[in-house]
Parts: sequence; C-alpha cells; structure tokens
Amino acid sequence: MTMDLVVIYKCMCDRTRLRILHLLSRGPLCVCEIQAILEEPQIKVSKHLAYLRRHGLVRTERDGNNIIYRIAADASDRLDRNLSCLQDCAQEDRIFREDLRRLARIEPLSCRVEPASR
Amino acid sequence: MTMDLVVIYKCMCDRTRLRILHLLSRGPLCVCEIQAILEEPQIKVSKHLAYLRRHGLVRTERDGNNIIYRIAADASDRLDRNLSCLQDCAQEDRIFREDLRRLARIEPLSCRVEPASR
DNA sequence: AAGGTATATACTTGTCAAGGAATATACAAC
DNA sequence: GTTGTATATTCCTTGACAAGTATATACCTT
Repeated sequence: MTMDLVVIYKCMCDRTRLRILHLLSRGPLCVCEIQAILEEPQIKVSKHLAYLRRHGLVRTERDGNNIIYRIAADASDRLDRNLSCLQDCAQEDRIFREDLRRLARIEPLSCRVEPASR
Repeated sequence: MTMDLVVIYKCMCDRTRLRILHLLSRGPLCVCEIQAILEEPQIKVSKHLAYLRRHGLVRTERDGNNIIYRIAADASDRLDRNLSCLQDCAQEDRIFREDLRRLARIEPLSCRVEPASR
C-alpha cells in the first residue's frame, strides 16, 4: 500500500510523536511502557498515540489490561524509509538516546513478557 | 550545524512545501520558475517559500528582478538525509514526477540562464 | 457485584498555520 | 522621473492541533 507522504510528515512533526515512532520502530510497546520511557503525562501520550492510529501509522492489540502499539506492518514503503531515516538522524540526538536508554531498562519489566517464573 | 528534526518535518508536512523542497534538492530555482512548475498562485508559493526561509531550510539570493532559492547548503546532515529520502519516496508519486517533467521543460527558459544569443 | 488499573474520550482554551484579497517593495527599462 | 515585472507583506477568516481537566470505558481481581 502507498501512504501519503504529507500524512507521514504530519505525524512526524511533533516531538512527542517522533519519540514514539522512534521507539516503536525498535519494536512493539504497550502504553504504560511508552509513558514510562517518555516521562510524559498519560493523556498526552494517549492522544498522540490516537493521532498515529487514526492516520494509519500504528495499530493496536489488546493484551488484558494493556494495549500494545506497533508500527503498522503493512503501512507502506514510504513509512519504512522515513522511519529508518529517523533512526539515523536520532542517533546524534540526546533526547532519543535517553529514550533508548530507558527503553533498555524497562524492557525486562515489560507487561508483555510472561511472568518469569512462579 | 544540527537542525531540529521537528522543524524539518514541520516544513515537510505541507504538500506545496514538499514539492518545493523536492524541486530545490535538484538545484536552485527562482520564484517564477517554481510558480510555473507548481502551477499554484503567486501568493501561495511566496508564502511557503517564506516559511522555508524563516525556518532555515532554504536561502535566497537576488538576481536582478528575480529571487533565487536554494537549499541552505550548510543547513544540516539531517536535512540532507531527509531530502534524499524524499527523492526516493517521490519517484513513485505522480505529482512529483509531473513536477520534474515541467522542471525539465522549463529549465532552458530559466531566468537564471544568460540569453542564448542575440 | 465492587474496586483497581490501564487507557481513551469529551470539552475547553490558546496557538499556529493555510489560503485569499489587497497592497507594498525592489529592481529594470525607458 | 514613470511604467512594468517579480516578489513579499499585511490583514482577515477559517481550521487544525496541543495541552490540560475531568470523566468514561474496558478489563482484571476478588
């Protein structure tokens, strides 16, 4: 499928959404993880996620109490290209690097992972 | 220099600006050429060019009656990366391809070129 | 059923941007 | 100087979006 470039850039032109897209292009995350990484209020994260979903860049799946967001796999080549460009650009940026640092810490606690043992 | 990614995407999230950036990454153009290629009203083109200039993506140079716009050479790696991503994405798109067709036709008549002979 | 947690949806307010109409500026040619 | 051409700026209206407060929904647990 082919996605409108303008829509892609509209989604990318807000810092919060950009951070979310950057994270999600590393792999799916649930809302509470995204919140924890971004350190932004629930409503802010939720609304930007809704924006991304409404425009077809991400899709969701419920897992119990949690909702897991991921990049829409079938979205478009254009999105893929732009997300990989974002990965390149983000390397030099402090904010994105700190997000990745928090992502690494948070992953093991993920609500998506089975309880370790019992 | 390093340019804010959000600013870059804000500049790219309007179709008219995107077409302008796509054209300018092929080389400098004067306003009247851009207008002729985009087939959009003067004021619209002019205002989007002003937006791009205000945000540092392009710079201008006067040549007699004409004003020549070009991508700000020293802008940033990020801009370069995104513009080359745009070139890739634009290949599949009818609008951008038609712009290039008109660009090819218009170039010989360019106001930047010396009068052929006399 | 009741209470808790995770997430989303109104509703409001302020800001910014887009488009158009009219006008202004800068230069060129005479 | 006057006129013409190219380009920019001002003013206006309209619509989109960002952020916050409060409230609702969906699921889980007991």
